[in-house]
Amino acid sequence: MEIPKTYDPKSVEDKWYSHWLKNKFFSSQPDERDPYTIVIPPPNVTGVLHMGHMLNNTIQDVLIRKARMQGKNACWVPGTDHASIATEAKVVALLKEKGIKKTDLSREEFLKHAWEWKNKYGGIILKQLEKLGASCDWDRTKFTMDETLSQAVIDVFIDLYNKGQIYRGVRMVNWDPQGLTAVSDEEVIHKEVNSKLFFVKYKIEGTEEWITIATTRPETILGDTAVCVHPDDERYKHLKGKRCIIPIVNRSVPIIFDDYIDMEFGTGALKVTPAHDINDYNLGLKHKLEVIDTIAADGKMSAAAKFYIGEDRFAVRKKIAKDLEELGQIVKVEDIKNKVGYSERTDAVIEPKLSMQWFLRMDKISEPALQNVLNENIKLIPDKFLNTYKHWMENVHDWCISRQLWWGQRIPAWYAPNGDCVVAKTREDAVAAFMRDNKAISFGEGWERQLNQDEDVLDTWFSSWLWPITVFDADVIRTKKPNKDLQYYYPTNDLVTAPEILFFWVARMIIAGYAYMDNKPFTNVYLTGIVRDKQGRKMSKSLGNSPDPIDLIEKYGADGVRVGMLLCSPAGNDLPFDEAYCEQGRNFSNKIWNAFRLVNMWEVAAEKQTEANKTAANWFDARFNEQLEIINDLYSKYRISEALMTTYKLVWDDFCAWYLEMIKPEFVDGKSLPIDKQTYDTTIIFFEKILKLLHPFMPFITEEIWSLIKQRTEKDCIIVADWPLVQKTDSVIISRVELLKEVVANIRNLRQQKNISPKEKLEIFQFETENINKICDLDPIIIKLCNLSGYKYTAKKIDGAYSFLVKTIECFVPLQGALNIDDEKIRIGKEIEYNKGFLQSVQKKLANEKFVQNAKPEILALERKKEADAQAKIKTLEEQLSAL
RNA sequence: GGGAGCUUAGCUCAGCUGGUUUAGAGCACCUGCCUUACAAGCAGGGGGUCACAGGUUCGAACCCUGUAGCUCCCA
Repeated sequence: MEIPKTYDPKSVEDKWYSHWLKNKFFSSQPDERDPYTIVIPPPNVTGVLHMGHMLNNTIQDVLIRKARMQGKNACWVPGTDHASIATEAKVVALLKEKGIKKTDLSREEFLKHAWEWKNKYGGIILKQLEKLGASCDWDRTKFTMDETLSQAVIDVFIDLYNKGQIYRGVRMVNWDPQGLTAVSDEEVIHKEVNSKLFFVKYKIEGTEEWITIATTRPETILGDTAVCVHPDDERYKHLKGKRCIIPIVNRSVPIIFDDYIDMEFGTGALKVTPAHDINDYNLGLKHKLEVIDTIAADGKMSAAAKFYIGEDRFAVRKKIAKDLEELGQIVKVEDIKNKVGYSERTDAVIEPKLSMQWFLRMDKISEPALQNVLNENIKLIPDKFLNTYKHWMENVHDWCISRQLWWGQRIPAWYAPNGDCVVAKTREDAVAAFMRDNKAISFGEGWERQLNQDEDVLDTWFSSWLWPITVFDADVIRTKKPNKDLQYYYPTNDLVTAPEILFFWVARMIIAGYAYMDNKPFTNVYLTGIVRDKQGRKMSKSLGNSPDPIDLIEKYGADGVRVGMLLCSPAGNDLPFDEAYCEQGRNFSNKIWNAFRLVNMWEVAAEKQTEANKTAANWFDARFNEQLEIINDLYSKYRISEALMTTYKLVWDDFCAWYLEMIKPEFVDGKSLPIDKQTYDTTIIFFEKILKLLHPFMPFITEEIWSLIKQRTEKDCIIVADWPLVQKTDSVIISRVELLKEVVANIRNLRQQKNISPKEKLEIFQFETENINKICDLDPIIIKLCNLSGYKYTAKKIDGAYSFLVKTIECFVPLQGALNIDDEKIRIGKEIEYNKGFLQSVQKKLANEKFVQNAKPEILALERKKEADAQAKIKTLEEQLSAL
């Protein structure tokens, strides 16, 4: 069978993915083995795969595949979340294109459209994960709005309400005027922007005096109900008890005094708008100020503003500035930079707004979530995130959990005609609750039918915080009895996610875990970096700076892209993505492929194994085990990209460049000689072992070669093969081969320098000193790798030959043409210079009495050895120099 | 405004308890090779005042202080 010269991923990937599925290799059921569990951070149903998902899911797949090979019962649960705001916005936009307005639809009609949309497009992202090779247990796929999961969310709401941890109240919330909903503090992104600071003068009532305030938001002037200054501010002390006139609306408001004011900022006088600024709101509470809500839900001026009604807040900002200018009340305008909050989901400027919302008290419920991260029951990787986590948890605010949307779990609160409220799962339960409390007496005839359920839904994170629990058992909230799956898989092992959602999601899952399972939801949280473009910008659809991952897979193969992602992704560091990494991944695939082609074409003969091949095999065996131990250790520290690089070098350098070259049969008369069976069999075993180490990173190519390298049964697949165990080996061989490599490098270097063709045979002599340092069984390998006619030993130094030193080994290569004496003198001179410099630094240390007194004995011994070695080396080099 | 972190080769990063040659890797770069597995390759090579300034120490990329620049989090 002709095997193509370059590896072709396309012909391989789908074939093996379906083979794995068909053989149920991804599926997991509780059994007697140790579980190894990951729940996927559910991507948003509206999403298509982006580079962040690629990175995140590649890491999860690496971890799960390795655990599977290590004999764990590996279970990776996939699914999606319903993303209230994003999905609703998407559906609204889609309906708009069809000429349908959301406001013309009933809740039920709208939800029908939303579900249609979800059923049509919601699975795209999961299909894309298959292309990446993700070995999820697809039979367990969940959606946060699945009936059972939704029930659990409602159960949790009712439970927390009954425990007094959920309350309803009017608060200043972050209002998204585009999404038309409140969002939580965590969903507000503060960005620094260029703004104008307007200095506006207000007239002091009953005088000819003015007071000048500074504001970046003149449109809120219409809602001003006070002006505030610092009690110690000499400039304003005389204004105590005075009032001033708000321009345009001509309202008289008090001048109040509070040490909250920063005297340095602006004029030291602050306009107070309790309805539209959180700090002003608090001031308003303290000083019992009137609250005038001048901005409506859609960001336009409300009737209460009296002016500019129905016009957008930003248009009004310009307009009012102009009008104030005309009134002569603008003193000056300065450019400043300030921070403005934007909605995470819609990017609209957040409007602080007073509204009735549901909140979860966070103080008590979050305690175990802090403790168990601090005491490392749950580990954050890398641990630099601990500080941030701690800071957030110690300053946690109550969580606004209601959203003014339809897509999501509807809040199970019911209102009687008089506004009384009960929380209950169904209308019947609500009726019963009202009856029980004897509240219903005053309601009048037919009140049962007039009960209204709360119009709002719950924050999406209020459902995904239960994810590690409800994907296994959604009933446990109600039954309090974990089913078999939950008992077996919970707590899960690793969570792989982005630091951006450490608070949104990770912290809240931990809270829910302790609240409902009395146990952590996972043990390790691996926080990946953010994928950025070369200019350091976050990759995003709106910027259009993100490559389509599916195109990348087409171009470089899934294995190539996986390797590319991991090469540049140390934990917690952002990764400036560059396609060149994927290219490197693809090249690596090809390297492995060609190593296979080489081994595959060998003819095997029943002849005896040569000593050289035996030595080569011993060496690789030792080297493999040494590196395996390192790789295992790196995995245990979640240093995935380093584990990959170590594997990469083991395969490319040690296996391909050294081992295969050592044992490769020679070509004679245009034909490869056969290889002895012993060496061949050992090589196949080595190849299988390196394929195993590669499999978590490169599942497809390894499965393909695994199937080709040997006759296999249907179920004999690398995906379920055993991870190699570290074996004890003779490690002395490793350092001996390191010497060999240096000798080889010197000879190759000589060829390069002297322009000697690799085909021309050379002869090499090693100088025999009293403490002879023969390489002996390595000689034939050197002969082969360097195309020598012989590797001999000499008792006498050879004059006029090219010479080099490896540690204390001195070698001579007699050359046909005369050596260029001057060149050699320069070369050796440079080497002497370097070694003398080195010797000097060592001797400086040794001459220092304090060093000799204080340094540990082994370090002292080492320095002495360095000194002796360097002296010996210099001596040899000087002899060479004088011999020329 | 408060807090955390980062700064090592052109790029991305290692460098663990201060001592393992005068700081390493991968990629990129330069030179020579289409050598019967691989040009998506082989062989060789160049490249760093470890951000800066002080300090501690026999000894500092590593510990301390300060400065600058960058990033993130919180308000």
